[in-house]
Amino acid sequence: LFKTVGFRRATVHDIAERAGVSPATIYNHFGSKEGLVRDVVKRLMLDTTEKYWAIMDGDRPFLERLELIVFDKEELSRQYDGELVQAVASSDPEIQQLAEYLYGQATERMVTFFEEGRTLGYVNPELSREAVLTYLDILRKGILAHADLFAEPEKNAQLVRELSSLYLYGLLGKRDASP
Amino acid sequence: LFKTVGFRRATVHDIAERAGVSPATIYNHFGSKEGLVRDVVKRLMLDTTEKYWAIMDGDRPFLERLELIVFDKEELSRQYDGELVQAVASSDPEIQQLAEYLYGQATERMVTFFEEGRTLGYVNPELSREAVLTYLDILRKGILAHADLFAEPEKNAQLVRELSSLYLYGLLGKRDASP
Amino acid sequence: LFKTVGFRRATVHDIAERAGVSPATIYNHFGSKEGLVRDVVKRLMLDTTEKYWAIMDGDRPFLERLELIVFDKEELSRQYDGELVQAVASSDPEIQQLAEYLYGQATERMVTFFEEGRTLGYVNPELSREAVLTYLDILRKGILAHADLFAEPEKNAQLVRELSSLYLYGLLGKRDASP
Amino acid sequence: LFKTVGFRRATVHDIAERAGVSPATIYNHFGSKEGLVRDVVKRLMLDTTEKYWAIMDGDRPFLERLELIVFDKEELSRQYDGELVQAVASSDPEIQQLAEYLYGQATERMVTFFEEGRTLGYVNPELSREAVLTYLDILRKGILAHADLFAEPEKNAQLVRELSSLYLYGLLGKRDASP
DNA sequence: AATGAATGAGGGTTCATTCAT
DNA sequence: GATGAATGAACCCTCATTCAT
Repeated sequence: LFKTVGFRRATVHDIAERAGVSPATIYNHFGSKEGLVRDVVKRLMLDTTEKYWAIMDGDRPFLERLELIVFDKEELSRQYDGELVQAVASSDPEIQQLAEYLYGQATERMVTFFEEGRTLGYVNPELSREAVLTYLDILRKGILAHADLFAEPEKNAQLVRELSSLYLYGLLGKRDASP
Repeated sequence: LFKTVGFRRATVHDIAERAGVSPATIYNHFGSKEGLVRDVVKRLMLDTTEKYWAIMDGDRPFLERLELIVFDKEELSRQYDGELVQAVASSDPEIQQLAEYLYGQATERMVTFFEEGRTLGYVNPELSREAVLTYLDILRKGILAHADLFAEPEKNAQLVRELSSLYLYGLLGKRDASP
Repeated sequence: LFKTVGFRRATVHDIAERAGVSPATIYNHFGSKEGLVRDVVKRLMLDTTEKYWAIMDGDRPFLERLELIVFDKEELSRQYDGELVQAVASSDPEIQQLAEYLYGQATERMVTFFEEGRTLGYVNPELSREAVLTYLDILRKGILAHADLFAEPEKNAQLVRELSSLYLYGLLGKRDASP
Repeated sequence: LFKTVGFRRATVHDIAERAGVSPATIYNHFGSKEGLVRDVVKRLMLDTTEKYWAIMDGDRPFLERLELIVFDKEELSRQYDGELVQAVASSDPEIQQLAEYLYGQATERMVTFFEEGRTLGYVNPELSREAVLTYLDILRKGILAHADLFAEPEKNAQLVRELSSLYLYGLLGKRDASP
């Protein structure tokens, strides 16, 4: 429901109906709508973290793993309600703490991930760790806002391939400079 | 107010208070809250279009103009409420039409803009027009979601410089390959 | 407008628009919406009174004049907004006074009218004046509520003829007892 | 409240106050003011139908039953808000259907009722079924608009008696023509 | 532990009315 | 004398939340 209408417009009544319980039950379990949202966001954050962990730890080649992170189809299908996380995170200290903790963990892991890429020649060694991570996040957020592009993958296959090239080589970089 | 709390949470009462008028006056002028939002979105779209036009038509070097578009500080300071435009655009046929028209116009202009860049050697000629435009938009949207980065530019100057490099040369591209 | 939507739903704004003036002008002339309604009701009452006067004073045969009063087509076409007169009359002493005055006048005239009918054998002499007048008014009000019957007169001609017979002879009275 | 001020002026707030609940409760039960009105109208229609059924099926003499229908004191005391039924019926298809169904049922029953009256010599056999039913309805509606007449029955007893005579024998019909 | 019923606070909207110009 | 612009009071309605059962 949060995905469909946003968490602000999802009424406790509707949520309860979908869950097959009464609104009161939600309050017995979560204390308030805010509490429910907090729990959902928590699980969302933990799931996402775990998923990226698994990708980075996986056996696939580096570029493939990188692509899985940048073009995160699952996350796209989730129609990620940025409003949700942002609204909650900005007002709830508990979530903020968790977010900071996970972000720290993720950064650390990402650093070793890109260290690997650097070693393999896939990442320019002049780039600072911070810049690379930020760039990745910018790409991910921007792509999420273009979720429609990936609705019909076969139709946009060529476009997606070019975008992959773009984030690797930029607007200007030479393509033949493969490692 | 739309920037601060989002247009959904901005009550007509609060809007009127800020404007120094009574809520009824808002209705006399805009008919409904939706009407007000529609007008705001319209002006926003027209202003943005005009601004980018001016940048592209300007006298600065190509790369500088490109940077002005990618790191659009004004737009960032506007704390662009994506929710707003999206919500309105998706439900209002009049806005949809305007959006489509402006998008068509913008695309056409952008194409000649990048043609210029290509001639000057700033854009890889193998990239399709569509890919370039999409990439730009992804970057812009992603950067907007990172508006905080540009709150204290002097502090993040180095980071911003690196990001500029990233969108031009990608993660991998050689930096010495200047035209 | 009062006829179309009722005077309660007719807004001063709409009334002014139809009149081609601004709402303020209405207030300059009538002081308030109530004042406007009062004036309209006054004119309505005076017009109606005058019209019935003219009918009763006319040259037609008695029964024909009676029929004109009972099946008052003009009044029907006016889609008489009973709500209006009643609401105003019940709250405005000035209108009440006028109504009482006109009613007194009308009653007096009606009495002589039915005296005429009685002399001609068209009205049972046993009936009290009050009963006859009330009966007439009941019929008129009831017929007004059945305005649709007279929308297509040719279609309901036979029905109307029978109703005429009914108010003259009742459910039971013998038809052959013509004078 | 609908009787007193009409359903349009009866605010949900006032209705709730009279019911000893909060306005929100009204919405939980009826969905909207329109929903409440719809339910009231439905019950009103069903009650009225049932009542007339009971009268027609009763053991009293024909004339007495007829009088009960024409001078329906309960209905009068209800100060029947014609605006209500009409407004709702004209806009709500569900009510329209119910109204049509009940009207059909009622007409059928009324026809046999008057057949009975005809057999007993109380109704002129020359009158068409439609005319009789319409006449009855005209009388009822007209009398409802004269509800005040029956506020103090003892005071107007003589008048009511004469009116009874009038709808049976008309203005002209001979009184001695009892069956 | 679950719920049905109830509610207070607040949101969007309408409209008779005023007043400086 | 006419008006455009503004408004306060009120109306219908929603929703997060509570509480006795």
